[in-house]
Amino acid sequence: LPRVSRKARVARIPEVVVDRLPLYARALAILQTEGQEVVSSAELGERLHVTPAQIRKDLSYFGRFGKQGSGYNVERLLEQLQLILGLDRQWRMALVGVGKLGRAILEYGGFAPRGFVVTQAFDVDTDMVGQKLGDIVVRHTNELEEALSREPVDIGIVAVPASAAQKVIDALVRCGIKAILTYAPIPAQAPPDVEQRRVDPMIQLQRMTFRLKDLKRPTKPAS
Amino acid sequence: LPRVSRKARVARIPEVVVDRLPLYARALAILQTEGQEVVSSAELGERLHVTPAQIRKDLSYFGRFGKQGSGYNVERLLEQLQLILGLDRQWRMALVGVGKLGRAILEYGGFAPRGFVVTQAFDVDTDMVGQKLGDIVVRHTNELEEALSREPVDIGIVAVPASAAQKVIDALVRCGIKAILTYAPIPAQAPPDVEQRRVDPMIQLQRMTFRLKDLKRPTKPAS
DNA sequence: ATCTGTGAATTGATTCACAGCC
DNA sequence: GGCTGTGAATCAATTCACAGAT
Repeated sequence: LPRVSRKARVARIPEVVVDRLPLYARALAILQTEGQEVVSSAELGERLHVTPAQIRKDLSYFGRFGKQGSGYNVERLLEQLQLILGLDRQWRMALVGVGKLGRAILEYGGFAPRGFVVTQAFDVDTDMVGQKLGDIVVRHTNELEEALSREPVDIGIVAVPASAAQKVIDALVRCGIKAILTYAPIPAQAPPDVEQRRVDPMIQLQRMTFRLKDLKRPTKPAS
Repeated sequence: LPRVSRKARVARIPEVVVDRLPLYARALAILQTEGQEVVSSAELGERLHVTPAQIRKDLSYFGRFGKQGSGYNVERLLEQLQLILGLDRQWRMALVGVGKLGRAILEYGGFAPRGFVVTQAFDVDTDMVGQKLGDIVVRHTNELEEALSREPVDIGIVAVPASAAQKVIDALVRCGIKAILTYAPIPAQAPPDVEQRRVDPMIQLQRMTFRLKDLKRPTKPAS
């Protein structure tokens, strides 16, 4: 008799599916604060602009969380997703680059309550090195490898100018970091087992103007 | 004889293709500053972690920009992509939410040199209203519709708390805005012709922990 | 009556592979 | 010899549609 999960075949899970899971988790968290106990794939989908079938299929890769006739228990599904995503523990992060952007990240209060804690910060600017931001002291970037071997982290955050990003990421890779959140405009070279995710509002803006340009041509009438 | 572009069939362009164009443009801009004049799809692809065939096919939706035997002229291809993406003009943006995040966006120097200019800013905090940030004066959010009808913008930036995002986006939609860059964790309800792009580092982090959790289990040995 | 879970069908995206050109 | 541009082939993702559960 089977001890393992119902899902005997450990189907390879498509990347796009994993991309959507955090979104589902967020929506469920919101529903929970609103006091809703049960949600159907149709309702969840409407909120997220995702088809109900998509949601059901996505979830089916991981188990059977719903109940026919009613839908999904919000609290239970949220718990399951958090488990699947590994959000049931703390993740330590090292921030490299404590310029305006880096400080905004440090001061942003949204990471810690969700289990993502910046435990170390680095910069090359000697004016910043030694300063205390929150409760961590900024160290020089060339101490990064030593510092991380002493006190390892799970994730690196790269908030340095584009020209410096590759070197920083090389150093993080040497420290064995496998996940990097980078604000650099271009992905750096890195081994395939190192996952880089970029945050880049400019790319999003440029993506939107592709459609806008046909939509609202007449800012200046053609000459 | 044809006056129109070589590409007679105006093939529908897949969304994923448009997603990649800004990335190509960025890489080309970098190559240009490095003084490189010609680039092959293979080299570009290596830098961006995209296959050469993919790049060639993506570009082929818009024209024939390369030269057999050598590759693409960096400057020319960059110009073409900027034209395709509508980056050959200025785009005006209204920022809603001038908290820590909003101010970081305003102070961020990266938008303006690329043709994206914040021309108006709004907040509900009466302490912020009236303050001058850079060269724009913060107005109260309930003046948004009047202000935007007087002085329209192309893009809205939403940097308000999640709970306020829907109302703000409703107002932007009423003003005829068709493109919204939002820092809210969940897409808001909006008509299908309004494009919302989200910037959300938390979602990226949660995406990465999905793989990390299997990779580096032993932070705490199991009890 | 309602809504899930899921194979099958469909639609969409990527890669192959090669003709054509430099 | 090297590299583009592109139909054809392959691979992947989404949607359909319905059996089965409550």
